Amino acid sequence: MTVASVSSELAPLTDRQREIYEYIRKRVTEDHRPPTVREIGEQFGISSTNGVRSVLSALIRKGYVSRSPKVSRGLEVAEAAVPKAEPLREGEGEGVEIPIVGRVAAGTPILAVQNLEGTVVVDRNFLAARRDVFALRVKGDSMIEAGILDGDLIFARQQQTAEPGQMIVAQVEDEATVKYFHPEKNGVRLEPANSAYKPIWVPEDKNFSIAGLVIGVLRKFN
Amino acid sequence: MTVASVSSELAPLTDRQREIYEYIRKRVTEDHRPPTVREIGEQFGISSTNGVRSVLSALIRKGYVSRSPKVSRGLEVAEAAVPKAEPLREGEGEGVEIPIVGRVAAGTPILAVQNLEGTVVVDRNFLAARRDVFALRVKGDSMIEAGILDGDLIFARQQQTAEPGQMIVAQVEDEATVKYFHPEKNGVRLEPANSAYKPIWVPEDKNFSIAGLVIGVLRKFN
DNA sequence: TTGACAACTGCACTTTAGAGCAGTATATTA
DNA sequence: TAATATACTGCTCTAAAGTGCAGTTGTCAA
Repeated sequence: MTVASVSSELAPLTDRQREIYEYIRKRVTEDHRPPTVREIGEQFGISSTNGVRSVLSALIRKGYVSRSPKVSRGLEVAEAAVPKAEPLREGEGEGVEIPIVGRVAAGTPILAVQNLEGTVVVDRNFLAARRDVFALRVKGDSMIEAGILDGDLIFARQQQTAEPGQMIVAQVEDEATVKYFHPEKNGVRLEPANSAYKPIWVPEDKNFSIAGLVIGVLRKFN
Repeated sequence: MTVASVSSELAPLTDRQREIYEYIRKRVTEDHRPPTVREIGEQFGISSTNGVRSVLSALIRKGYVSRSPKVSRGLEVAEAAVPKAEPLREGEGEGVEIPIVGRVAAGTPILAVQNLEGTVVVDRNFLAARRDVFALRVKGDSMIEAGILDGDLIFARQQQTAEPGQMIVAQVEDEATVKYFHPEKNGVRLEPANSAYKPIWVPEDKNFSIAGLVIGVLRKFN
């Protein structure tokens, strides 16, 4: 029995097994598609599929990968082996996954599944509301004086009403825009935060609704 | 002209295209292996591979997926919007925990444990750099024209050098500030993004160092 | 020196899966 | 009304990829 060995239920790998295992992992995580036996062989200069298969059966026996028989690209990286896979301590902190809303069409509920473009994780403490929050990417510079730039991701909490002066995501006809909300007698005034732009006047008879209240901004520099 | 509207370059999908697209996404994210044409057909009761193929070619044409010809399971969901994310639920998204740096004293490594004020979780895909990233709360309005406001949280990647013009976290004596970096003959010019402020001149003999390169901003509205 | 194991070569065979061609029904648009 | 797009059936063909069997080489340990 080995003393002071690394804590892990999985049997140790040979060098060859290790590099092939790492390659499979890489392909799965980067390409979202496991390699075929022949692709592995090609990668490592193994001309016979059985050369690869002997290594694979060792990896299966040791529990690092599993395989669906007769299925193309049937390799799977075993869950037990996954933890140590992603090298960096990507702490699974207390994050909340927030959907990024894409195209918004008139009448479509903004959170309808078909509108989702992806999700972004943010700190659950950062956004007090944990539910009914969505994100969307800003286009244009109409809110530049409020520190919201082209390409920023804004967070909004879904709600149908807002106080005068609040920054909202508004749906006008089939378009969503971010503006300050100013209700008036016969319609709504949507005020930009850019002195180069004029307010947008939305008369009562137009298709207008509030999608949510802006509660945060996230920006990435390139 | 659309101002501050939602970005969306992708053409809308039909119901059939949408559900098949969602299925492909699901298979890729959950099984780490894209479905075959026949598997899709089986799932949706389409007996002919060409029934599936007609939908797939529409998805490809509209840019939702791409395909490697003659490759088994050659489908790819466009844009790596598909990490290997688990279902949409709170608490454990694919987040990276980033330390929030508090007071910074001269000479103290900025990431020393005693400087930590807390952590914030952000999406791993949002900040490409997964390592050596820290967060800092901005005080003052000297970067307002770059869309960075008082109270914002900025993200920075630790590094000791920077290119002229880049936005950095600089340590001057015992203070950390966010500014544009401009190296000059006998020192460094730190340029604010606010015409009401003058650049800061740091002569060579002063205690100056670069703490990191600013890579993102996060703001919460109250 | 034998035997187990790892890591192969080489070839044949079978199944899986992509691609091609012809044709149909329906709805929308010009 | 014709043209076009969508969403298929049904079949064939071919290429990709998994499986099976036989044998080789080198290392290490009993």
